[in-house]
Amino acid sequence: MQIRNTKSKDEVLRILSQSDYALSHTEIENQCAVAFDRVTLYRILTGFEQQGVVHKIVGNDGKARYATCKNECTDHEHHKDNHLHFGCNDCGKMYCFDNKTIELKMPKGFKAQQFNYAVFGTCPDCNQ
Amino acid sequence: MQIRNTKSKDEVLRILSQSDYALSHTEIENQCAVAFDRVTLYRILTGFEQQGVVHKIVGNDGKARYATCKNECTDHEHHKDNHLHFGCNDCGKMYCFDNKTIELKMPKGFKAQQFNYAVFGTCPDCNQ
DNA sequence: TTTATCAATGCAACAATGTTGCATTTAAAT
DNA sequence: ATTTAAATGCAACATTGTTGCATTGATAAA
Ligand SMILES: [Mn+2]
Ligand SMILES: [Mn+2]
Ligand SMILES: [Zn+2]
Ligand SMILES: [Zn+2]
Repeated sequence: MQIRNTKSKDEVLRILSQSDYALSHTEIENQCAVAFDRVTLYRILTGFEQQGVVHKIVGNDGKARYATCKNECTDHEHHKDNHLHFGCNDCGKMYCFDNKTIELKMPKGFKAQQFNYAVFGTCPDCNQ
Repeated sequence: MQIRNTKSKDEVLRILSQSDYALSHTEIENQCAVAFDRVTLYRILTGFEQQGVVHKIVGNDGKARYATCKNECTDHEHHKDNHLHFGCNDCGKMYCFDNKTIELKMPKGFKAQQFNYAVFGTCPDCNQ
């Protein structure tokens, strides 16, 4: 036994799966039908992240946002989520560009483990 | 009259200029010879950022770090600081790779204004 | 089904980061 | 020297995230 299914985790995963952009803790809480503690959400998301179910993107505001991982993961290698993100300065939405992968060779001696590629500006909806 | 020179600002700029990596608020405070309020530092750094004197990088920890801008800026166009950064998970240092510029065409409708390109892992010093 | 185990949760308490309002200080133009 | 408003100090606050510990509950085993 390692990981257990719970209503809270189901609900969080449901919300993230149905969203077409990355969600912050607050945004997830607001969309939750089931009610549970704030700390629980932190632990759920951290857990999901470690399992490779979701990935985290940090915006210019320093706030974490989470999105489900679309790319395939093997048991031996979780995908790296080294793709581009776009945060709208107007509406606050953080988009995942899953197909816009960024492959960079690190300078000698630097070993890459996580990626946080984000651009900020205005999204199409806010560009009228 | 727009911007005034002060000891605080001189000190912050001195510290940032002499550092070979980006510094967080706390790191700057610790290196400060002159003493001034925490809020003042926030305002100084925000001001520098708007003037294009420094740029901000946000790490996986959600904390802002600042580094002087090495590339040239014109009055009409501040440089974009669209270069790669590397944050060490061990020692916490955030490096600027000023020559590793990332030029990406945004998807239609998205207008880019700020950039936050960061990779995390272990730096050469911590790779023993 | 019942029992045992420990992952998951709730709650309180806390730390860190960042923001705002307002009175005071002070750089620098006049 | 006088004037102006940029810069600062201080208090108060909001938000985000973390930790410890008792309790609950999912699930494997009896
Ligand atoms: Mn993504
Ligand atoms: Mn940089
Ligand atoms: Zn938008
Ligand atoms: Zn290091």
